[in-house]
Amino acid sequence: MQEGKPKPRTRRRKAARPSELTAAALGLFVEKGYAATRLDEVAARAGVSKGTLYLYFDSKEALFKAVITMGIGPVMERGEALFAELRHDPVALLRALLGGWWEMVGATELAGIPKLMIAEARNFPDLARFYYDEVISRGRALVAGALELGIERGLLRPVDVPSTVQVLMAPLLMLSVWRTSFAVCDAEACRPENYLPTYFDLVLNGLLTRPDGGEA
Amino acid sequence: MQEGKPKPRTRRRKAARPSELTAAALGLFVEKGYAATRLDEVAARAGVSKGTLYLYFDSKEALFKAVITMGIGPVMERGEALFAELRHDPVALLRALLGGWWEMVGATELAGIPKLMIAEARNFPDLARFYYDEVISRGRALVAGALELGIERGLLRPVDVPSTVQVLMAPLLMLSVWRTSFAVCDAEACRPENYLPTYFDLVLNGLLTRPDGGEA
Amino acid sequence: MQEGKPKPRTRRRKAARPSELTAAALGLFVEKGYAATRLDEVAARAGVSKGTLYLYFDSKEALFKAVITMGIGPVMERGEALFAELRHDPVALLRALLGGWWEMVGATELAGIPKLMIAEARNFPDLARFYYDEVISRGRALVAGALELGIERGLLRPVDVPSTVQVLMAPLLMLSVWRTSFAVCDAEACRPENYLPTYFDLVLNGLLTRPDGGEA
Amino acid sequence: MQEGKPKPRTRRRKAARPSELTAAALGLFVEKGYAATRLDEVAARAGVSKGTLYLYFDSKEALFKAVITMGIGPVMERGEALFAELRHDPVALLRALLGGWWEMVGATELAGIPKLMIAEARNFPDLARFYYDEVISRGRALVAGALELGIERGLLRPVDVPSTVQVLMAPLLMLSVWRTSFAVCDAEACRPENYLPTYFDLVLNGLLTRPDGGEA
DNA sequence: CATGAATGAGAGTTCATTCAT
DNA sequence: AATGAATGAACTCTCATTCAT
Repeated sequence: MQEGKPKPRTRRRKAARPSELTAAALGLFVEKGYAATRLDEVAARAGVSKGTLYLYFDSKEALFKAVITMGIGPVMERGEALFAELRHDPVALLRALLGGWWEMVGATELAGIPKLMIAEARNFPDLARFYYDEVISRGRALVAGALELGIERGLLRPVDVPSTVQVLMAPLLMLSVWRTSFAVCDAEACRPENYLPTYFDLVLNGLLTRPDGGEA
Repeated sequence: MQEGKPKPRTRRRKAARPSELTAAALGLFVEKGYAATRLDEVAARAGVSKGTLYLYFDSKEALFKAVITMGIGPVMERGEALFAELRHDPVALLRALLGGWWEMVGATELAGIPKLMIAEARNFPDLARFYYDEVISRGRALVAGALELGIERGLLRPVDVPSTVQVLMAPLLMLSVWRTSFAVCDAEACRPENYLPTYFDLVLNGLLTRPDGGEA
Repeated sequence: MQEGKPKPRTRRRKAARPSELTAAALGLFVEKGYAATRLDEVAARAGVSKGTLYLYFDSKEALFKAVITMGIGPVMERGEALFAELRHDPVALLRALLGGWWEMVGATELAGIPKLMIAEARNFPDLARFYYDEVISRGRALVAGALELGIERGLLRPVDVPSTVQVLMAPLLMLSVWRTSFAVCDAEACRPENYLPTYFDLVLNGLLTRPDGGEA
Repeated sequence: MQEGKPKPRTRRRKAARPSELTAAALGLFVEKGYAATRLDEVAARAGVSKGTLYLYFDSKEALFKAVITMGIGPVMERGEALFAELRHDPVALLRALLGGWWEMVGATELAGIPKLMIAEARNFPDLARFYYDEVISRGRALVAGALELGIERGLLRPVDVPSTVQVLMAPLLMLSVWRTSFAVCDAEACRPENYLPTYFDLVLNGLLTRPDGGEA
């Protein structure tokens, strides 16, 4: 009980540092924005000194890029796995993809990444390009695939797939963005318990009691 | 009145100055973010010197608040007028409110304001509160009113109104945010010609060929 | 008497600033070296704030380059004028060039520039190149011209001109360098009253009482 | 004594370490200057880690002082030996001292030490004092002794000895300094094959075809 | 002995803000 | 009303130095 390890807080393990640092940085970048975040704060939140940051990242910009490129791998892999598992049931696949995105991103710390990328895309064009190629496009391809399967089998109406993907993703993205910005003013709107069922009901069944002929 | 002032150039439009300055500032804040925008640039874009900014705004923060509180009055008024005009036809009203928002905000320079507020809400909590009260809540109330009228008259399904309002607004907000961030990477997704018809079709008619029983 | 000007120390004239700053910088760079000089000190010595430096020079490096490229124009011009005036008397020309160099450079603040360039040539290769082309080569050409005239007319021995130029300049350069480094330890050696007559006597008449056949 | 140590590699030359470190440091100090040299680089060039430096030297300043006080003993000793050997032939002694200085210092790595001391004398006054007393003064005394012997025996003209010593040393010092600074721009001037014969010829025989009466 | 992760004071640089003109 | 030179606090980044291993 009276401590088995004599040095519990000595030099930390080098391997864990980078992710401790990016976690601290993600939190602050999301709270205050990239430019308004001071590296002192990032270091303090991670429990290290300012100089230590530079042992792991060459610059503030490199830290930012590491934050972005960090947590997305597992998400995309999970999505691609889901696709393989559920391609026999396109409607369930669609629910699983969108719901899974919420669980892995929207409901977690990673929800800040879309907000960050939206805010900084024009300041970091090459990072934006990378994010577009590796995250946005791949994510859209999964949802588009589910829609196409559903349309093919007559389960879904023959909508325009690319724009439908965007319309489908928008409420989820918006909710995760909202949770990282207006949560204080607007806690109610950020509770997914109401929002997500409504979302699925709405996009699947529409608003009208008797469907019209499409178009606006 | 009784003189043909010999200096029409020197003290031209002094009344127009503040809005020239906020317009320049809005553009730059949206491009680069609040913290990364230098007042030099704002002044240069507005064609004045840096010191002149301080004749009209006490500080960078005051300028930012002016940018936000500037262009929203007309939009809310237009929405409230629409509501009065079209309350007899709730579905048309809904289309008019959402489509009108797109035309007055999403398709214009004002589209940057939602992006800005999302990015800066946590840095300026009192401004966020103001924006929430004066813009978000009032806007939602209009859409909620339209939904309620439609449900009342049996034109719309009896959905949960508050969360439906959010789901309905999200694609429009998202599109306007996207146009101010990923437009370079993703020009296709930012073209409203495809997106808006799909959007109305989807939320009004849903995705499924035969409606399910609701739920998520 | 009780002040004719009401604001003797208000905003200084912009035109004089750059040379005030380079003068302060030259002094400090010579004293402590480029890297060890802090811009705070330069600013303080010039009586301005640190930020003011950046109104006139883009960076510490730009300030350094300005220091070097500053005071050399007049020196080269004077040398070229001397050459034209005294080409009829090569020995007097040689004395005038070497003595003039001492008066315009060695004995003034500019004496620090050779020391600075020697210390920093390898850290600023492009500046070194510039200095070599514009100062060293042009200076050597003048002395070489005087030697050639003297040899042609039989007034000077037919020495190897390029290396002789170097040997001739070395004692002057060394003395000016010495005055900016070991002056405190070695004040005696820095007094030109003894050194310069000895220098001219030695290089003109040699050490030996009866000349040998040349070569070492 | 009584064991064939199984680790000849681990604790190899511990005695050689300090001079390996000062050699690496000398090279870098000469290249970049004291202040601009990082201890990381010194350690890397010596093939050890940064921390190891502190096992041998208390601080960067201590390392610098060791660099300076290192390689000068043998040079002074050789000079004093030469003096004793050649005092019977003052002209040969003079050539031997000056030529020997070139061979032991000017042509070797040690040539950087004069450049370093010139650059840093004012930053390290006590070290400058030490260097002045132990190197400069002792070196000058040797040359002055040779001159005095030569004058005494009527082989050399009765010049002012202290200033002549300086004028004599200056071209050698200058050449060694030049080789550590402008060598890249000015390789030609750094070739001693031309320079040294010219040097000896000039200082021994002078420039004039018919000697003048001295004076400047 | 040797290492290299960690530190933190200090440097160069930026920029919102002021104010004499 | 308008300017822009000047300021100085605050930021990012560096590097001599320490110390647990």
